[in-house]
Amino acid sequence: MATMREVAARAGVSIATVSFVVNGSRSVSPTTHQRVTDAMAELGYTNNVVARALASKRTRIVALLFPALEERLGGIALRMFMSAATRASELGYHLVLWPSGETERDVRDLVSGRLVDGVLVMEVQLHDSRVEALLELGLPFVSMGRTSQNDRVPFVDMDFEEAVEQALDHLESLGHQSIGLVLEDFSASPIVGYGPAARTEEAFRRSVARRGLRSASVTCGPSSAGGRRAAHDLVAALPDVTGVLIMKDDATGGLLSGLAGTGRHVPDDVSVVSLASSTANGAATEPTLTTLDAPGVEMGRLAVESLVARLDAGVGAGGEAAGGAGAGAGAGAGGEGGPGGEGELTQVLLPCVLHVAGSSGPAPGVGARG
Amino acid sequence: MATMREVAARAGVSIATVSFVVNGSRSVSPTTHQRVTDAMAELGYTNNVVARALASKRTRIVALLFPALEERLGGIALRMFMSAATRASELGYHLVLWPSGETERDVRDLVSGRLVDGVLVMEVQLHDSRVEALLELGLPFVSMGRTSQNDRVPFVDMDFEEAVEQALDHLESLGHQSIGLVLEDFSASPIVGYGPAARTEEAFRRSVARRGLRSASVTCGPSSAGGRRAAHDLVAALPDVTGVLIMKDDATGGLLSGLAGTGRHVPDDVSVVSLASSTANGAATEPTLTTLDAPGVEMGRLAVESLVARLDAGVGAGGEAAGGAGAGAGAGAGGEGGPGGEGELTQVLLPCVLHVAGSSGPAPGVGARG
DNA sequence: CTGAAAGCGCTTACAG
DNA sequence: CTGAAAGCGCTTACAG
Repeated sequence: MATMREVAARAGVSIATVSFVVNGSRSVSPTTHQRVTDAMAELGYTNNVVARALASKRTRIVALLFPALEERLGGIALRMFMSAATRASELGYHLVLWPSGETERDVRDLVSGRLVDGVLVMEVQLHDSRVEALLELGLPFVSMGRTSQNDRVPFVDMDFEEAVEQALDHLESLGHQSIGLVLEDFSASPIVGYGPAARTEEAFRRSVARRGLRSASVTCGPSSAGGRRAAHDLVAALPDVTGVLIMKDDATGGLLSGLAGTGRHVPDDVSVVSLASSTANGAATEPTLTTLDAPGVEMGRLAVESLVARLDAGVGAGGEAAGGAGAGAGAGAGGEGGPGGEGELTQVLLPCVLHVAGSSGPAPGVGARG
Repeated sequence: MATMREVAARAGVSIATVSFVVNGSRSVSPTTHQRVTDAMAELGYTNNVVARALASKRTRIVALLFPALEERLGGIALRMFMSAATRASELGYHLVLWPSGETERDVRDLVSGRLVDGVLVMEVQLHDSRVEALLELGLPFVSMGRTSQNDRVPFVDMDFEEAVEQALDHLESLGHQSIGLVLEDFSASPIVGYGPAARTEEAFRRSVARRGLRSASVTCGPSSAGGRRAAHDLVAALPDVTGVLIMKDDATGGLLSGLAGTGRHVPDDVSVVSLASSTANGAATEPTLTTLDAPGVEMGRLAVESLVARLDAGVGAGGEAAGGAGAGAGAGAGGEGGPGGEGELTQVLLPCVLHVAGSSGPAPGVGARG
């Protein structure tokens, strides 16, 4: 555990010079640079990040605020965790997992210990007091998901509107004219407006109207029982239904068997598309589900890149730990943050990827059918 | 952002005294204590954790080492992440997510930045170079999962042996005499010996022999297709099978329909128990699955408690952030670590919880059947 | 291009 | 019970 002082002594330079070499923060003559590099190698020197943090007032730690009491979190949240941590690491940062309630109080703790330079917020609601608190505190942050009032909020979110278009394009191209939507039931939940469900429903409503499709939408309780019930509700509301969009992973199996229970076979009689899901989840049912895969990995990655770009903005030529903050996916703007300014407001909507599997096919009477 | 110096000035004491009050590290007279407390409140003082870390040489940060490239991670891993972070927070620590490969190299980075006091390792294999490296480095750690040679390794793991007993007890009590085991197929994987599968298979082999049950075991590929195939393989190997233990969440749906494909109805003809799963996962299929729920939340919590107990051992009377490190579940020893020593070796096996649902019932010909 | 020095905000022997 | 002071290992104006 050699210190900078020891390296400096061995190289015959000041510790300031060692610091410059380590961080690339000042240019150093080639020979001096070499001597320092050699000394570091010989002593096995590594930077003490805590000391650096105290002196530089930047910890290079970002927090990922997650709802500690949330039971509904699934595979997509896990992917976000992992990809955010991985990307942070690549960019020379560390990701600390920060459990939080919905309260503003939890957010204040973030800033008080001065442990983190910036924050990622998960599971953001249409009205989210954490986002308000963050805005007020002035702590750099990026929202994963978005509030309804978001003109001043940097966010990365799934493009639910586009996902609905993709799903409807797919079904319409197969000849389907009567399409149902199945969304999670939040009526008994403390959550007032759940963004994903609200945006999906709104987008669906508009799109079927524009397309001139027959439609209905129902809500759905948890697990296979909820899905089975939803199947019956949907068939009751829209007896000639031939296409279903569902956004509730744990209910898809029940939806399939519920449809079977009404004498409708998937995909021969009814096609099903699972929204904001994953190919892996879709492969667990029989038939396998056509899915619109949620960009969980990309969201975690881009959220970190956007946050780090902002944190690094205005700071002199970054050192070894750089690694290229270039993004490159989705719609929206990718804000790199000019060298001078605070960086533009980054707002990114990421598309889902359509994965066609066994649960969707031509509408009855269309295409190669008996 | 008041500093300790400012608090000291306002209270008319030295900064050492403020430090003692903040950390409870020395007794302070009631009046002085009050003056300091008042000053802190008036100034809104909060401890700068970075400065404390540098001076005390303890960061109160622990790393959770997770396999960055692992695709198989699921809900149980997510629960571990969340519960570990939450418990760490309660104990005055922070949890940083540390992506790693399987290499020893990744482990060395842990120690070099001096950011973390201790480490949690996930997805530990029977032979795990990360564990070896950690042992060698002398960095305090707790393994989640366990290697085959583990006499010197502190770990928290699921009790696979006991889970098999619970499952077989359940099926045997229902009259089942011919029982199959379905495990993930690792033959095409770089993983040499996967602990959970290896331990489960071994436990199953012994237990059916001891119980005098007919048995067979087959491996299973991913998703519903794998499960369906496994059903056929199992029926071929053990035609009179009436009970199945499966430890592969994404294949359970396929197993159920594969059994149906051989003319066997669940639970009337065959009972199925899903090992190391969750009630939520079990509720996604139809019929709902009897599960042995993996103690993911408890594992995360206990691993942190065990690690923190070790880190705090030998350190003077902890401050406000204590909170009680008492555990209290599972077999094995719970090492609190005496005030003097390094703490005993904590090795804990946590039981699964049996959740009986629709997929298991009396064996054909037993109990109330037509 | 390089160095001397102050300072980041704490903790902790060491005295008293 | 309390204080003065050294020191944790860096970064960063400020000079030269």
